Amino acid sequence: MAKSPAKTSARSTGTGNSRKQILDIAAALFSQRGYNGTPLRDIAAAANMKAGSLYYHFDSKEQLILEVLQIGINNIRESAVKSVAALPAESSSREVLIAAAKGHLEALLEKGDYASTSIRNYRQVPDAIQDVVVKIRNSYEDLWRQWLADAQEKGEIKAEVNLKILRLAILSALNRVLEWYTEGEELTVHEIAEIQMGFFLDGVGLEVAD
Amino acid sequence: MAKSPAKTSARSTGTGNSRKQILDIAAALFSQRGYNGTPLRDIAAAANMKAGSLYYHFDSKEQLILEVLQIGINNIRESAVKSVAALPAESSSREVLIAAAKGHLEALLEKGDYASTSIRNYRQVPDAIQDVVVKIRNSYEDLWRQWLADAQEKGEIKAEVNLKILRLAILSALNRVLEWYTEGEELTVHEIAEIQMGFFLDGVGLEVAD
DNA sequence: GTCTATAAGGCGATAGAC
DNA sequence: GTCTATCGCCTTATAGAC
Repeated sequence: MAKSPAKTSARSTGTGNSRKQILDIAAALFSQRGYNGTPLRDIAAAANMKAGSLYYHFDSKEQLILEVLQIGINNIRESAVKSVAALPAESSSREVLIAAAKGHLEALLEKGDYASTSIRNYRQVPDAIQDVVVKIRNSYEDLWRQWLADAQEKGEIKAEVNLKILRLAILSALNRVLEWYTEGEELTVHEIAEIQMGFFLDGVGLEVAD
Repeated sequence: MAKSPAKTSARSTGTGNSRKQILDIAAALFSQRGYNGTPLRDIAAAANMKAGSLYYHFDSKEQLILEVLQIGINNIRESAVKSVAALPAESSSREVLIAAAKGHLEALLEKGDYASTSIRNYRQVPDAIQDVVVKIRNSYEDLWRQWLADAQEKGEIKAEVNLKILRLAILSALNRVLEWYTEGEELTVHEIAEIQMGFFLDGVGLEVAD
């Protein structure tokens, strides 16, 4: 009855290989079929295991989805931050917002399963898990709040614009790309980010913006 | 062993009251807890029934969710069409698009449970049901394709704008309102629709659009 | 039209062998 | 670390009484 190595996360004593492998598989299945639609038996089977063996690595199904969701949101945040940090120091707010959108989309479409699980499964998990996840998501949205507030202070966004609604609209449009982007898409992820941020910053109409 | 009255839909022979009541309750619970997260027992209990009694009215859980999803999308489409039809004949494309957004949001936030179920539960239901629903949703999106194409032809949307991405961005931003709009919201549904369509048509930046 | 009772299977989780 | 075996519960769905 050997107890598990390091269930909370972080460094595992042994190879720690199968734990990561299980998380990868769980992320893929949760993303495709949802939390309630994915039995532990399926995750175990995809990892060439029996269902009971998963409990050596994870305390419960809830702990498993929680870790996947946490990793997913962190991936998105880190990708967006990295993309913005790569800009030259004197970049405009416009460039910051486009870089953030590119980083966000890259995490969603290229790194994939963890990020998409965190977007698609938020509402399906038990309330206790939603409570934990919403805090992480809020800390990511704080970055967008700051980027948008900076843009408005610098005069790159009109003073009368409701930044809350703008932030929610931008993030929903970016997240929705997950549902229509396919492998054969002619546009690159960067192009899609530029197009979408162009909608919001410049508008699609012909009249002058002001 | 009296067979059920009219399971497919349409006119029921008796009062037909409980059938509609069950659909209302199912829509509310599916919207809040999801398809896989809502057992038939819960729906029956909310209707002051036992689970087995539901089968007098519906053949299966799948038929129940299918009807809810169909009604939900139809509600959204009818609300958007009605809103556009109420405009004067010589209305601009800008006015058409804003009216459509208002109708869309009204169905989502005011008529409520059917529409929100159709937005939130699409990915959770069995593939066979998704296949039916996607056709109805496509027929609704065809309306937006036409409204946007008309706007571009009339010169109210810049010629180089990618209408597919624009349509998906607009609809995702509208649908996302469902997740943050609360009863105590200071803005009306119409104001939110105007603000969001203003983002897309005029942009939030200061520079001229062209 | 709704009930009781139950079938038949799936689920998350645990115990102990190896 | 993974297995087998199983517990206890929940699920959709059916059959027949009322």
